[in-house]
Amino acid sequence: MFTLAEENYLKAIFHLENENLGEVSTNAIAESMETKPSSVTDMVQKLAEKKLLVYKRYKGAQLTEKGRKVAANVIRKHRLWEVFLVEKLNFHWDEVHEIAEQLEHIQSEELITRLDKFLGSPDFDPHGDPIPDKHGILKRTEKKLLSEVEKSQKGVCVGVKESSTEFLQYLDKKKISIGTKITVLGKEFFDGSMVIQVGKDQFFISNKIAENIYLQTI
Amino acid sequence: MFTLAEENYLKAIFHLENENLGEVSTNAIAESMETKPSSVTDMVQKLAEKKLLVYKRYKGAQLTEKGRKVAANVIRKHRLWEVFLVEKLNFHWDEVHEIAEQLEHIQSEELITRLDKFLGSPDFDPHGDPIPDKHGILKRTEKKLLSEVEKSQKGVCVGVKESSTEFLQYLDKKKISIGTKITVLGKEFFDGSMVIQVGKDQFFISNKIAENIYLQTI
DNA sequence: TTCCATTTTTAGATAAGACTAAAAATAAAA
DNA sequence: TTTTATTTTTAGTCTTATCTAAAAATGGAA
Repeated sequence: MFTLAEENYLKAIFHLENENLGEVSTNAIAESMETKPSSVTDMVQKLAEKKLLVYKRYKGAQLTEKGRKVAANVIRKHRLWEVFLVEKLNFHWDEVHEIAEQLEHIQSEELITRLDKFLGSPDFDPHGDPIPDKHGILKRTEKKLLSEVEKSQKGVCVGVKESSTEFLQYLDKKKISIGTKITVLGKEFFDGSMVIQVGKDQFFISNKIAENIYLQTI
Repeated sequence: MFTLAEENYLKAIFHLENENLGEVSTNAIAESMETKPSSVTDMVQKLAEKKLLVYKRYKGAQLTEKGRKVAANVIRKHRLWEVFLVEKLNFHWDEVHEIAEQLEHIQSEELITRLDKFLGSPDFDPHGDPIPDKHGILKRTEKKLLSEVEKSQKGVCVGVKESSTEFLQYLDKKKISIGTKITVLGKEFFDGSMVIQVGKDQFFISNKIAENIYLQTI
């Protein structure tokens, strides 16, 4: 249906649109794809002809409904394959991106339907990113700091604000990594400290810690 | 490492070499790949430069050790993915070829190592074809007619000689299809009739039946 | 052995997707 | 409002893998 290059462009534009909404500039696409702006212009014009995006000279590109759907489907495939690689083949979550980058282009609706079922229709990939459903709808769960999460809410760790060795080692010790499910059991109004649940462990964290962990609430 | 086109050529030449040994002609490659002889000449010259095969003008191509290894590895990946599709995703064995044709080009040694382990290091694909090992060595188990198999030997059904509806329906009724394991329990010298085991069932078949089933002995 | 049919190769073209270098449009600064 | 800097596009090349048409080599038949 679509070439590998087309799918990669649509995916990149999809991600850029979600970061800073509105039209996506030629340069931004080029940078994110590690390619030259002139190549982007060519491809964007081609995708515009195919009605996958709206393109205005010197103004940028914006995906159409059709384009968004194609992009979301590629992302769906990417993330489902990542789940497969981690859950079934025991890869570590930081080893799977490159392989999923290839697997996401395998063409077969039926394959993805069955893979999804085989994996138990997961909602998130091993990095905590949401998996679009088969209609290309991505549950837009807001990314929040753990410190902003209310008592008895839960979420998946999707990133960290600070990335010093000390902090990452602390997270390691507490078995928190990207994709880890965290539940807020209690929250102290006075200093913002909280008690959280990670796996079977429950423990206390300071507000300073909570301010450096991004959660995607479920 | 190698392009998709290169891998497909190597694979096709590998299969042709195994059918009728010796050099493989340009036309034969073109026919098996549904492409034009002139395209084959181009690619074969390119592969010869890369030392993947030996090519003599007007005489044909022959894989080098290196080329054979690459081809066998592509075939290994193809067949392992077929096992995955059938055993894990519950595809029927006749639905998986096209998808495996895509999956066989995914580049990652580690992925295949883990996939192989996940599947229990199978020796045969769902069609009964042997899976080359990680060194590219293909167990050359001779294809025989069931009628030539001796008592207490076993094999996997890899094809049929006759393909009339009646015969195929008979096989269906007896739960024999490509990939089915068959053990010869007894053999009558006088008329060549035998008693065989298929799954948990044991039954009698005439020599006429046995002469129309191909087995790959294990 | 010469001729003819078949096979194979060469030459030249095309399409996709990338690049470089130069031109054009837009945005920012004086 | 000019001028300058930045961004974007155009024009022209390159590579990979195809193709068609024509030329060359091979092998069998007369």
